[in-house]
Amino acid sequence: MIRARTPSAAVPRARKGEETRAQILEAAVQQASEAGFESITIGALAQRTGLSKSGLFAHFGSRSDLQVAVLDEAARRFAETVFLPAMKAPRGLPRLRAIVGRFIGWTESAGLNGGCPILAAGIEFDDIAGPMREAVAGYQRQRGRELARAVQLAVDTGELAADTDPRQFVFELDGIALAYYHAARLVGDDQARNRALAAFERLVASYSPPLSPSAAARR
Amino acid sequence: MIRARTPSAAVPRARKGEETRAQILEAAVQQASEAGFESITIGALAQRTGLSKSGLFAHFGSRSDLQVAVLDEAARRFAETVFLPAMKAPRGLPRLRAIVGRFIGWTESAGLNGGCPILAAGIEFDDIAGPMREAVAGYQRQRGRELARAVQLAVDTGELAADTDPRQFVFELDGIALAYYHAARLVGDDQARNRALAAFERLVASYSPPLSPSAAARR
DNA sequence: GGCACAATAGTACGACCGTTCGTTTTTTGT
DNA sequence: ACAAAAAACGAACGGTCGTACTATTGTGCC
Repeated sequence: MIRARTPSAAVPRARKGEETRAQILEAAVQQASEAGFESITIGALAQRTGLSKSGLFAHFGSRSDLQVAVLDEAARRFAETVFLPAMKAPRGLPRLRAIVGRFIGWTESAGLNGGCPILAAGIEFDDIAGPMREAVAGYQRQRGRELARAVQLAVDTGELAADTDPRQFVFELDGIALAYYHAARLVGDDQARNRALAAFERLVASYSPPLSPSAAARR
Repeated sequence: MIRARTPSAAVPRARKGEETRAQILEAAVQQASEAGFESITIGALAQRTGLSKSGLFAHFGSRSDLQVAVLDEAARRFAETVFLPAMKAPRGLPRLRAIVGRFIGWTESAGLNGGCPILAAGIEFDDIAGPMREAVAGYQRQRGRELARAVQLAVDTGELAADTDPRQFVFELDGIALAYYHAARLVGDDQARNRALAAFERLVASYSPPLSPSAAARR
């Protein structure tokens, strides 16, 4: 749909509705981070944002549409917090390190008070067919592909062994990130970040190419 | 409290109530496995078991007591399915391997149709103070200690390097298990078990003691 | 300033939530 | 067989859920 834009509109600021919609999403993402998507309720969210139930409801056609919107927003923040900045690092191991460094504890960097909403959604909906399950599975697969590409680049630069299976590497990397969340958020291990970084270094070492003179020199 | 037992009671079968209580828990654990603890609702559970709401309710003083009871039951099944059988394996690497082999996909072995309830509880309640949070954290810490002990035994037998940090090892092992669940249940990777077992072998290899003649011969 | 429309509020509905209470049925011990 | 105790039921309560509807307020454009 093409909309003629009046040149007089100096700042095409989002029609008010989009602003409050963003505020709603902010509160909802926070809620999902703290207590899961099932805890996202119209009434509670209306109270949290100071809107009326019906006023809030009108922004999303249904609760499940709202949930999906929250997941989309969480995924957007993840990309914005973890992947986008890491792309500035040179390809190969430095970029991989940048990704991992931001991946570990990204929710705090993104201003979330609770856990990772995408992970929460995955566990909440892994047995419940529907749009949420498909959306979160899609995001996870996409993230897997992006990570695998970053790993492949590190193979290309020779920083990882030539026979590295990127998908296996990503599997083990995922494990480190998950173990971090598990240890940090649930068990309350304050060493979690150190353990995660140590695990990553061990992972990289175990995938390092056989020692060559130049590689040995680089140590 | 001492209760005089009449010798005529040949089979001191559980007072009827405990039987139905067990049936309720069976259904409830299943529900938690499939859709999380928040989805455990008195009405739905009553329908599932054929009881009346109030009849079911009477077995547990409150919904949150019911949730804790479900978590206890899940933890009991975990120990029964994973740890107890593995204790028959000789201490050291074989036992560790037995634990891991049963850990990966233990929910299916335990007859659960969905994911791991303990993991679900961890993510659902990691930000919600209360008895559930404390209970699940307690179980997780206990499991961590038991795993660490099994790792230490493998160090003692010389199958793992002497300078192995059992807690770091457990951290990485947890990651593998979590990555397995994530990949298998959400992303739908049918290679998940293979990847997990491969990751474990890589983990063991990376913690192997420096080659000695006897160790080399054992290969 | 006033028109058109987007945005929000208000109200009501039926469904289900956890929980209580009094009654009825079933089990248990003798 | 019978009385006591345990277990299950049925109805009702106050709340909150998501979601329709209509009314009111606010915003943006000429």
